[in-house]
Amino acid sequence: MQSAPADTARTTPADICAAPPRHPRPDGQDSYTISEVVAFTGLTAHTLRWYERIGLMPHVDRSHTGQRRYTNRDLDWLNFVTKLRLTGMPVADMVRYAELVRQGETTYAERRELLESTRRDVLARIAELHDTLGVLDRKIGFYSAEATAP
Amino acid sequence: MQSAPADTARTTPADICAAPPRHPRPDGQDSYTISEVVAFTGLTAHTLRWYERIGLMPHVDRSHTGQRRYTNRDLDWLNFVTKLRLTGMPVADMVRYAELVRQGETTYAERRELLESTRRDVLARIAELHDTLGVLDRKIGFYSAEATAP
DNA sequence: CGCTTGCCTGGAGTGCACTCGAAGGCCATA
DNA sequence: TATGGCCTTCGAGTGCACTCCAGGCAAGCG
Repeated sequence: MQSAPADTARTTPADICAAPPRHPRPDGQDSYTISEVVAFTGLTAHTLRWYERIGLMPHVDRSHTGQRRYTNRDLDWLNFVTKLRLTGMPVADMVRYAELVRQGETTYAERRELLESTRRDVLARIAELHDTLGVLDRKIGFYSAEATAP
Repeated sequence: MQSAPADTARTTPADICAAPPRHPRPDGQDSYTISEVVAFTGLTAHTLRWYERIGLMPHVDRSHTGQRRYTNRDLDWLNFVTKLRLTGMPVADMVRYAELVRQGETTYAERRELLESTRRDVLARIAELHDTLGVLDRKIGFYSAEATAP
C-alpha cells in the first residue's frame, strides 16, 4: 500500500483489493475521526489505536493537529480484519498479513497462500459447526419429546 | 444426573441424552484412567481436572486409591462440551448447563431454551463464516488473476 | 529395597486480546 | 477565559481459558 490515491471502495485498489458494496458508509467522504470509525466498526478507540501500534493498520493519516483521519480504504481494511478475527485467526497472523501488504506486490503469492490456508480453516470450522448443530438438534428434540410426552 | 447406572452410550440416558455412535471407543469397557481420556478427547489432564474443579464435569468416580475413573457417559459429556466449546460458548455458560443437568429433570425446559439459544448462535456463526468465505474467495481470486495476468 | 511411572492436590503463572487510567494538548463555544 | 469534549501517549490492569509447578502418594518391577 505504498501507492494509494485514496478513493472510495468502488475501484479495485491493488493491495486492499476487491471490496464490493459494504456496510452503508454514511457520506461520500473519505476522512473520518476515530469516533466515527468507532461508530462504524464497533471497535473501541483504544482497540483502534492498539491495532495501529502493533502494526495491524497500514499507517493512518493525521490532521494538521495530529489527530487520526481514517480513509474509506482504512475502513475496508478494518472490515476485513474484523472478518478474519471471527474466523479465530490470531492477531499475530493478521499482523503478518499486514506486513506482506506493506511490502508491496512482490508478496502476492505468499498472501494468496496465507488466504488459502485461512480459507481451509474456515471451511473446517463450518463443518464442525454443522456437526455441532446436529448434536444440538438431537438434544433439543429429546427435550421437546419429554415436554410433550412426560 | 443423580441417578446413573453407568452404561454404554447405546441407550438414551435421560440427562446426558441422545448420543449416537461417536468416535471409536476402543473397548467394551466403562472405566478409563485420566490418561486414556486424554488420548480420546485431546484435552490435557490439567484441563480435565480443571473442568472438574469448576463444576463442568458431573462428578467423576474414583478408584480405591483415589484416582479418577471416567465412564463412557463421562466421555459423551466431554464430547458434547468440546462441541459447545468450539461454538465459542464461554465456559461459564457450560457450567450453568452442567448445573441444570445436576438439578435433574425439573430443568428440562430451561435446558432446552439454553440449547435453542446456542443453536441460534451457531447458525449466526455459520452465516458469518460463509460471509468471510466470500471475502476470502474474492481476494484469492484477485491474487490468482494477478498471478496469471501481471 | 529402591526406582520409575502415573496420578493426586492446591495454588501460582501464562498468553492472548483487549481495556482502562493518568496526565496532558487542542479547540470550539459560552 | 474557562469549560467541556475529544484527542494524544504510555503503561498498567483485566478476564478468560487454560497451563504448569511443587510436593507427595501408591503400585509395579528388577
